[in-house]
Amino acid sequence: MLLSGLNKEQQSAVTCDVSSSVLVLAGAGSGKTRVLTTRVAWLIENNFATLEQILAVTFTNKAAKEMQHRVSEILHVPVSKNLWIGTFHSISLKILGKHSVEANLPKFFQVIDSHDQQNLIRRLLKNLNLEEDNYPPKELQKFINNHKELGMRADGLAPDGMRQQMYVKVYQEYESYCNQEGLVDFTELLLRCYELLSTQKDILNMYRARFRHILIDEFQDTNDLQYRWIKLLAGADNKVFAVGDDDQSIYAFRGAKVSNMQSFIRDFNVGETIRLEQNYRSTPEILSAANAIIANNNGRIGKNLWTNNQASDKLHLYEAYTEEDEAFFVVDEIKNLARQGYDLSRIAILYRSNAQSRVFEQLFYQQGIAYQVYGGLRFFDRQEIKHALAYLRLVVNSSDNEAFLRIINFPARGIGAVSIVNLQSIADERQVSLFDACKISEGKSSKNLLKFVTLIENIKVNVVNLDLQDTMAYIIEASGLKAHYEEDKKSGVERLENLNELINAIAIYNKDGVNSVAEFLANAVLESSGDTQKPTLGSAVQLLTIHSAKGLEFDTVFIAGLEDGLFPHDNCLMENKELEEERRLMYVAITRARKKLYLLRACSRLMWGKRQSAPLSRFVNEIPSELINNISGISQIGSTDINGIEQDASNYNHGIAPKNPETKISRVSLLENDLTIKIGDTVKHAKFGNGKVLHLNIDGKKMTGDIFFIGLGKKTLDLNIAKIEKC
DNA sequence: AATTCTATCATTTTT
DNA sequence: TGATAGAATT
Repeated sequence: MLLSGLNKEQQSAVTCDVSSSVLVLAGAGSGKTRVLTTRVAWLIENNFATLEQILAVTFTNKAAKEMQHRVSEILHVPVSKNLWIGTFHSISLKILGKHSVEANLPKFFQVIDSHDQQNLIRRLLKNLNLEEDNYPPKELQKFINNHKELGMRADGLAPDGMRQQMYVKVYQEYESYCNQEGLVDFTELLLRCYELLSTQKDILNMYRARFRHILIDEFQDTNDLQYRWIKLLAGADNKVFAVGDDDQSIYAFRGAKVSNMQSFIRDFNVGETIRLEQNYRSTPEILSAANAIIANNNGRIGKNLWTNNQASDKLHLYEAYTEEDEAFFVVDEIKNLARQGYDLSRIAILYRSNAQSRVFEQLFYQQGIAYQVYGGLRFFDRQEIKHALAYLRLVVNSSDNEAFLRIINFPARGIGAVSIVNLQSIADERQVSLFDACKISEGKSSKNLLKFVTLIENIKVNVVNLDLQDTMAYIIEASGLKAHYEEDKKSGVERLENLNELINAIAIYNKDGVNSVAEFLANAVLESSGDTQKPTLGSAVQLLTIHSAKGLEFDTVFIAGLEDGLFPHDNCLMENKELEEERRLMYVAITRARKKLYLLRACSRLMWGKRQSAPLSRFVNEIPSELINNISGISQIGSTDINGIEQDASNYNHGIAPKNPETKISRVSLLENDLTIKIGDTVKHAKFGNGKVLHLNIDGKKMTGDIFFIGLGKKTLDLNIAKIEKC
């Protein structure tokens, strides 16, 4: 029953011998998640394990939720309470929360994200009188995280030379500050958990006795520490069911090691590796393109992904003049699809870097296309959210100095830098928190400080009987945050919306039966913005990086910015290892598509305020040309010389229908000399040469056009005066 | 203390 | 180019 609908390989993976560890090599779109969830259900139904005896580790919170949902569905019972499903980080957090004393953590330890981590390092550098130019915070962050990933604490390091010494010094300071303030960064969650389990045998044995079956998703993306963590937890007796695809390893930059798959086979005595090679997702054309690209990588474990799906369209390549043009094209296609009643949420635009989303966002907004962006500025990174949470933190734990500093003078209450320095010295002297120092401070602002103390204490009293979301709502009001943002004309409305959204997020969170403030705060940091993004009404086009698209699928996919230098990224062109990772990223991008795949490239792109041109991505050239339909007609595949673009670029009809008549972008503009031009047309100017029409504006009698000329960039011309002709 | 100005950074990807 | 943090100004 459980196994119906599964193919032979999937079935043998699900029903694999429970007395040994298993490695499943699962190609893209081969039903990996289904195998994982069915395996869990199968273990339960056949009494090989109870829900409590299973630990499932996923790569993202999103994947964890999806898996929880699907297991509940198969088993017809909600499994959230008993079955542990989560990321390495969230499971480590859960364990640390249960054993904070043994882990030498304060009861209210605070998880910090990499942003906070970097800011903290900056502050420490300042205290140590080190120039950021000589000691880049990013480098130090890497240094600290890398060492933590190798299990190395600052004290155990033997620095070599002056520079190394300073690095270690910063690491030391960082550690002692974190310990003092109860701060835990992402890597620390794992390392601290690992240390807890390896030093406290009774705790380790308890978990070993519990988790008889450990399932790991996206195994190719595990790093050293995670691998050791699994090994420790599994011990000699428990069995690990690992699923991965070496071709989809895209996190080596973060320390992920594909070689963990080989190590796993050796260390866990894996007898037979099961391969899932039938792809159920994509058309043969899409799959062939993906296979052709990934074949250029060396050292692959190797597999032969195939499909029975029906032959369909070729891949479409559109070579745009600029990034705006690129977005125009996408809008046009989406409008066509929308007219046919296509569900917009099945469309995704994938890009290499977050910054690329902006052009799309702007145009989508302008054209009234619903869209949703994942990633980018994270919800919990916004200042208003951080402020609100800082109040919450201080109310829960008055010795949270980080939170104190964030809100002591926000909204402004007359407490300046001088008062804070005073407070700090009092706190140091008497060994008390900054908050307690307020009560004993003397001086000009002591009145204001006491007022602040009263404010917090009052909040404390008034929220005792409130649940988490009412507490938050009350805090936003009582702290004066709400009033402050109501006054703010510039961005107040949006910030208030976000604060409301925060209350909603808490409500959703509370529904799952979790209601400890500390737990919420910690998880808030771990949740990427994906789930906490403002919900969009109805269906919306999905905009996301390729990294965050891993594990997802869409009917129609646009891959934007296929230019050498952007994708593959400049920083990855030097080393073959890195180029191969970029290629895997391209492989992941392509294999997200079910039916339609568009490859997009801009001949020139605005970067750092400057217009720069780049050749077509080498990855596109790795796709056999018979699989590609070049609808731009700008250049043949392989031609990377944008100066050679002289032919008609508009054999693809690229008109844009305006949403409102008053929209300045119009589809067609009629000139007095009987010439009709529209957006997307290539025109010839006597002086500037060939160019492409990007915008048409009509303001009264005045007609202007933004035209992009090769080598010159965008120019706005008065169409009644400028001498242009259609090519 | 609030507003405006200016300088600097950012664009590789995420838990 | 555009966001933002810190400086400078009122």
